[in-house]
Amino acid sequence: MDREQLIIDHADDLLAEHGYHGLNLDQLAERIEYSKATIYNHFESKEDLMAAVDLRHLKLRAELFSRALIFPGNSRERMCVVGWADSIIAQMYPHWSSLHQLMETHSIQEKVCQTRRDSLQKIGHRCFEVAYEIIRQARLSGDLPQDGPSDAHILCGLISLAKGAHLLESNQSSFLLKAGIRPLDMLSLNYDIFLDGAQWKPLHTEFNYQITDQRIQSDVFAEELAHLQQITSNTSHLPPAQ
Amino acid sequence: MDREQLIIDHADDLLAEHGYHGLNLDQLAERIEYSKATIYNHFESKEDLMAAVDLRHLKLRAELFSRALIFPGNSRERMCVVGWADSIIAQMYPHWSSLHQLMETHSIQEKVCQTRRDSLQKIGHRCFEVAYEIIRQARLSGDLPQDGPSDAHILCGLISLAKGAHLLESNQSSFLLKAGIRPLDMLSLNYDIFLDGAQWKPLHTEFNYQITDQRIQSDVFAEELAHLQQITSNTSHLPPAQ
DNA sequence: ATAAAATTTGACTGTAAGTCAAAAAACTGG
DNA sequence: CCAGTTTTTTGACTTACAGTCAAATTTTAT
Repeated sequence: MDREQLIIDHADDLLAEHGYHGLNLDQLAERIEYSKATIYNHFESKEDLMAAVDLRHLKLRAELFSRALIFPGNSRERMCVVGWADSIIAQMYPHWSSLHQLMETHSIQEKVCQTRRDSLQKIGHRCFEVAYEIIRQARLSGDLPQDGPSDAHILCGLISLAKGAHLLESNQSSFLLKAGIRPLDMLSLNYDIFLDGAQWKPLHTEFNYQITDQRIQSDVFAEELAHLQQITSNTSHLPPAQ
Repeated sequence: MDREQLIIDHADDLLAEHGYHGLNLDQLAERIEYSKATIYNHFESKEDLMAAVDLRHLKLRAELFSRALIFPGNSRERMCVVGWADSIIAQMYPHWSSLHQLMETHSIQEKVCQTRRDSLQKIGHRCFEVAYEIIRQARLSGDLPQDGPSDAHILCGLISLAKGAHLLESNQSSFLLKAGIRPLDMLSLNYDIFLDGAQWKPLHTEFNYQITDQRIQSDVFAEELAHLQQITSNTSHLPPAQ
């Protein structure tokens, strides 16, 4: 299934370049130097192909998320790892967030073949499950108060904060631009505000999470961050505009 | 411009019934009993028409939001009004959130005519501006601590929570369904958790916001809630399934 | 070498957005 | 009421792109 990878690779490029409407299967066929019909031998529909692109990124995301479970530290530190994983994926594939958002749409999903839809769902659940498990651990260990908001509330709040920030970032609302607001840059502190509000101990006022951040960077995602560094330094070495 | 309203009305119906892909201009032409070319006399493109539908809802939203500014009470109570406004719009037009989300996409916006794009932006800004103004007032009145998160952070956090919840709700993720999580039902408490975390006084543990909620229902949105009541009671009087 | 299986493809169809010149309808001053 | 002018409407197009399929080509098995 070499061909499948080739198609996915180039579809990913086209999506990154021109978004959803930019993925033209005639153009893609030309680029991979096979006919359009070949693409349809591997994927049931355009949406199915997009799902395959999405799935590849989602698998990596799940892998990075799962590292949170074995991070040595308290429960809130483990949740920080999840936040970092999300942030790293967003930086590595800036266009992916809007693709993934589209793929979660009902009208798109219905055109994805069953097996791939099952895979997407399974991997998607794995990401949620990591966060949910950490919340449960926090409750058991007493880091979360028994009388506070429920596990579901905290999960839902964190996911909302993350999804909302990604949405705002990809939409580039002119209001936020004018106000100098960069949603993804603010996400980390917004997590802290929310988790403090939920009384998830230790609060960010009574624990030095900067050390946690350093540990995460050096122990958990060193490889990914180095790779990221390389990409961004490359692009910043481009001849300056004008 | 009677014609324009007729087209928008029916386009709205079609969008509500079958979503984005369900808005077929041939079908719409048939329904309004004019030809497709007539539609194109009023709107530059399909996306432009969708923008007109979006704009109408957005105007109402801005109107409801603006009532927060004159609500008698403390700054955090005024922010509660904004939350209620958002929630009421979501209940009145359950399909609108996904339409609006789509309309904020770059690839859609570029097909909307300039004047309508300007209107959309202006009205959109008005909604943000209400929330921002209330945050500024809170800071000035001392309800928000000087050394806490910035105005921009709080604004961004609240918008993220709201947008994220709407997104989760419209996507109906199977994981959340299984876990019994209804994002929009949880939104109100998630605001409280976040605002408590930001130390926006009075905290929801030291003030009875249930009374605020009652005042908002009876004094600010009585009409809209009655209308909503009517709609939902009508649909619940439908013959029970099975 | 050859038969069978898998893969590829050119040439097709179908659908829906978008265009335009001409017809129809709505105003206008006399 | 009418000739002339402007506005609105429309049927009959074009274009773009997703999707199909039978025939040709390549690969694999024996």
